[in-house]
Amino acid sequence: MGRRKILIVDDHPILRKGLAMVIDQEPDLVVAGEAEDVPGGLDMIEVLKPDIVIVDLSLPGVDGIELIKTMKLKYRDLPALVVSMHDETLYAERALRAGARGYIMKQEAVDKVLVAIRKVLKGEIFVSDRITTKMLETLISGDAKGASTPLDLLSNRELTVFRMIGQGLKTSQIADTLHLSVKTIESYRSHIKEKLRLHTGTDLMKYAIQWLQNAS
Amino acid sequence: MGRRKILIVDDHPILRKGLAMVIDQEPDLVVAGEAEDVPGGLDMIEVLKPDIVIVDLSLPGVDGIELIKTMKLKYRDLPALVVSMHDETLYAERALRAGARGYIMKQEAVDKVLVAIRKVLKGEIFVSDRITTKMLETLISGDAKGASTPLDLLSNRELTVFRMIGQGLKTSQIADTLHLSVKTIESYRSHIKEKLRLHTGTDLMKYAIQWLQNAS
DNA sequence: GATCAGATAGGGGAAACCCCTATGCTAAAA
DNA sequence: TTTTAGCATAGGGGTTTCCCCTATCTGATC
Repeated sequence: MGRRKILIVDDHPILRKGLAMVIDQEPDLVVAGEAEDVPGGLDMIEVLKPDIVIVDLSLPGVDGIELIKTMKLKYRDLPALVVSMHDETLYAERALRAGARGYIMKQEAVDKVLVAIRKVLKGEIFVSDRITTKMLETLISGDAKGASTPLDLLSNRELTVFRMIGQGLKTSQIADTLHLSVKTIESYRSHIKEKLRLHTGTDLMKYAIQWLQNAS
Repeated sequence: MGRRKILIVDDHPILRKGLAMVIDQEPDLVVAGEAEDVPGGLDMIEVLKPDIVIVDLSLPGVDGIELIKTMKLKYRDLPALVVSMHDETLYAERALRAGARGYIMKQEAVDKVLVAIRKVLKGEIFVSDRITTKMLETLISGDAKGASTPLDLLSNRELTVFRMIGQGLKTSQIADTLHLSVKTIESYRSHIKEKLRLHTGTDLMKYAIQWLQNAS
C-alpha cells in the first residue's frame, strides 16, 4: 500500500510547513494537503480523502473541536490527531470526548509527532503519559460510568460550589450566599479537588472557570 | 560573503524545524542553531556568533522580552526578530521598545518571514502594516494611550506576571520562576488589579484566565 | 444493625492576600 | 537641569484562605 495521506489543518503556515517537511521525509507518510480553517479543512477532506487529519484546536473562527465533531459525524472512520499548543490537561479530555484519536502538544519533540501519527493510523489512541495516567486514575477511582464527565463524580452541593468558584466568587462569598460556614466551603473545595484530581487551589479555579466558560 | 547565520529561540520543536527547513533552502541564509529557552539562547549566541536571532515571546521560564533586552545590552549589533503567535498589537510595541528589530506573527505566510529576516539583516525594521498604522495613530493622537486593550496599561513585567497568573501559576511559583521575591509578585498583582480596576484576587485570576484563552 | 457517602463544620499551621511604605533607576517634563 | 513620574523590586503586619485532619448527624444500602 502507498503512503498514508495526511491533511494538516492549522492556522500557522510556518508550523504547517515544518510538520509537512518532517512528515514527507518518512517513506510511509505524505502530506496530501493543508488548510488553515475549519471550512477549508472540510473541503480538503472531500477532495483529498486523507487517511488522517491533524488539527490545531485554536483556529480562526470556528474552533477545532467543531471540526472534530463534524468529522466524527460525516466521516466516521477518519481519525483526527490534535496538535495543540495549549496545556494538555485542560483540552485533551475535551478533544478526545469530541472524537479525536490523539492529542499531542507542540512543545513535544518532532519524532513524538510521528509516533503519534502512526499510532492513530493503526487505530490506537495517542496521548501523553501524563494524561493517560490522569484519565486512568479518574476511571478507577470513580465508578466507571463517570466517563461522561468527571464532574459527574461531584455531589450536588459540590457542583454548586464548583460553579460558584468558576464565577469568580471567593470562599467567604460562597459561604455567605449559601448561609454556610466558611469551613464547610473549604471542605467542599478539598473534596472537589480530590475528585477531580486537582492539586492546588489555583488549579481548581482555573478548571472551574474554563469549564463554565464553554459550558459543555 | 557566506550565508548569514541565524539562531532560532522557540520552545516549539515542530515550529523550529519548520522555520529551519524553510530558511535552509535559501542560498543566502542558514540556521546555525536552535534553543528552546533564554539561557540556552544566550549560550548559543556566545558559541555560534549568529548574524540574527529569531525569538518567540512566550518562552518557558524567563520571557522572550528579557532575552531581547539582554541581547541589546551585551551584543549591541546583534538584531532580534520576534516571531510570535501573540496578538501583535499588544506585544509588538513592547518588543520593539525592548530592542527588537522586527515583529512578525506565526500566522503570516512563510515567505513573509524570509522578507522580514532579510530586512532586519539589512538594518531595517520589519513590522506588519497593521502595526505600523497603529503606531502612527498612537503617535498622532498624542498621549491618548491607545487603550485598545486595558492591558496596554500594564508594564512589561506586569504583563508577564498577568500571563503567568492566567496559566494558573500561584504567587510563589511565579516568584520562583522569575527569581523574584514573593513580595514583589504581590506588588505586581496589586498594581495589575489597580490598572484593570479589579477588586479581588479571584477577579484578577478569572480575568487573566479568560483573556489568555481568547486573545493569546 | 453496620457501613458508607453526603452535608456540615472546627483546629491549627502555612501560605496567600491586601494595604502601605520604601529604594534605586530611568525617562520625560517643567 | 532639577523635578516629577513610572517602573522594578521588596519588606511589615494584619486578615483571609488554604490545606490536612478529625468529627457529627443523616439517610441509604447491604
